[in-house]
Amino acid sequence: MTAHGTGRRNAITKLLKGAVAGGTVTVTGWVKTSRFGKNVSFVHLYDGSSTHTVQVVLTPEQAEANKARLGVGAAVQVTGTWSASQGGEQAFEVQATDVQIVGDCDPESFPIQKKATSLENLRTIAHLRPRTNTFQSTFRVRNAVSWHIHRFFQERGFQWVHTPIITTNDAEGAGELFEVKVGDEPFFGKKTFLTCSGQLAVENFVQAFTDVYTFGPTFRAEHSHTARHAAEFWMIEPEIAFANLDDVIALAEDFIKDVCLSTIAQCPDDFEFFDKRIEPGNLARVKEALSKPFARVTWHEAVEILSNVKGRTWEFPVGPGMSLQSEHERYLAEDHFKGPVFVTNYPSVQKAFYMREDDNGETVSATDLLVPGIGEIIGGSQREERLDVLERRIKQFGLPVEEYWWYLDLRRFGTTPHGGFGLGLERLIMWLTGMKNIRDVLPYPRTPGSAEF
RNA sequence: GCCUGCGUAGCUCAGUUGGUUAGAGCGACGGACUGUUAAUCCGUAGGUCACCGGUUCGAAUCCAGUCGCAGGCGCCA
Repeated sequence: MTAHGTGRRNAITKLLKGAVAGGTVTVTGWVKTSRFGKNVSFVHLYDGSSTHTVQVVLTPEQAEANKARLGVGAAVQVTGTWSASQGGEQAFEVQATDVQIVGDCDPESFPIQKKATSLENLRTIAHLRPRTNTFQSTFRVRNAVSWHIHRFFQERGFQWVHTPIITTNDAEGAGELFEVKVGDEPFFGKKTFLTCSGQLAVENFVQAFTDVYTFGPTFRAEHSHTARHAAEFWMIEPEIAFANLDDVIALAEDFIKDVCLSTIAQCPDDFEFFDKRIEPGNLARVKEALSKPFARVTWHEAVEILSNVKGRTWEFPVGPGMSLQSEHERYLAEDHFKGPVFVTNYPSVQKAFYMREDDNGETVSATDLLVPGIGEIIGGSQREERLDVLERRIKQFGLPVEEYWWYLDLRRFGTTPHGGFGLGLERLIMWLTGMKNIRDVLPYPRTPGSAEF
């Protein structure tokens, strides 16, 4: 049988798809569980390619020689015959002819046990949690989502733009930033920060390539202590030219649906795991939401809906000029629309300076996509393309106009109506999988006071 | 930044109005048994009750402080 990839091994996922007994295979992986008996012994291996393990069958002699070193977590390489299994829970197994212990794992001190444990506990051993079912599935899905994000845009001719991680503008109004310094020296001649958004930078490219996107890490130095905030997270920011807010919303909906459905199709076993062990019913709710048009309301309509809610007291009062708080967003997505909803045309005072002012002068062509359980996963807008209006708004926001000279230049040289949105990768993964904490969908979560790994 | 809650074996948790030697299940280890499936059965080891003061004849338990963690809110993705 031909080995997968480099030829050094047979990946478990490929073996299970083969579905024909016979031939010699080599499986590499880590011990999930093992059982030793007088006549026959079993070792189950995982290699990260599948939710399934491969059962390795050992003779009494092989078991006796390796028993002490085949505890949970040990790294092993097994060569043997791919055979029909006599057991009920798997169709095939490996009858071992050669067993090599590649890396020992002391069962007394190895913190991953052959039993369930809490996600909180696993956060304290983030270097070892990829060895568990939950994190195997989570990070396979994260990989698949990332792949389909690129595929979606590449198929549509979008250019992936690598906007800088180190930026100079600290006045985008997107929260606190991490400053980048070397000693006391202004390394770049002026103050620099880790990016909190690639949007302003990518706008220069949209006015040259028409359809572009960014996909990379983003940093926020806010002291946010919640299950859906991290100091370092990944964001996707498409930007389209010759486009208005309706075009942006249409893109966002197509994008979410394509990426989610493709990921579910690519990782059926992982989603079966999430539906069984993490959040029963979530997969059905997600599929239901993806099968019909997302709801859409203006901010004014949303306020109207909230004002008419009977028999409920709000912590933050509902009324004219209100800003939508978490409790209001959750009510809209979870109780009223029972699915994803685009809220559009917010009061301009509540939103960023670059969002395009509506003709009424009161609202901007912005949108947030709210989903049940998470809240906002997308924030987007049509951008202000009119030079005079943009200059006025920058001043109204109390920002230094001269700092935006190159951003304003775009409005001088062949400006176009354009817009885009930012999607939080982790929040999308949380909504898809039912994982409740952003710390558990990031490989190495960074939150205020915490960056151990 | 604000509010609330929680720190007891490796893990998940009990622990009464403060009362001798702090418990269970699982895991680990040892044995038995078995084409087994987080097997099953029997047994063994394992705890400075987060830390530091105080109250008391006596503190896991009551009080104060410190540290850590979690959840909610604000900010946002």
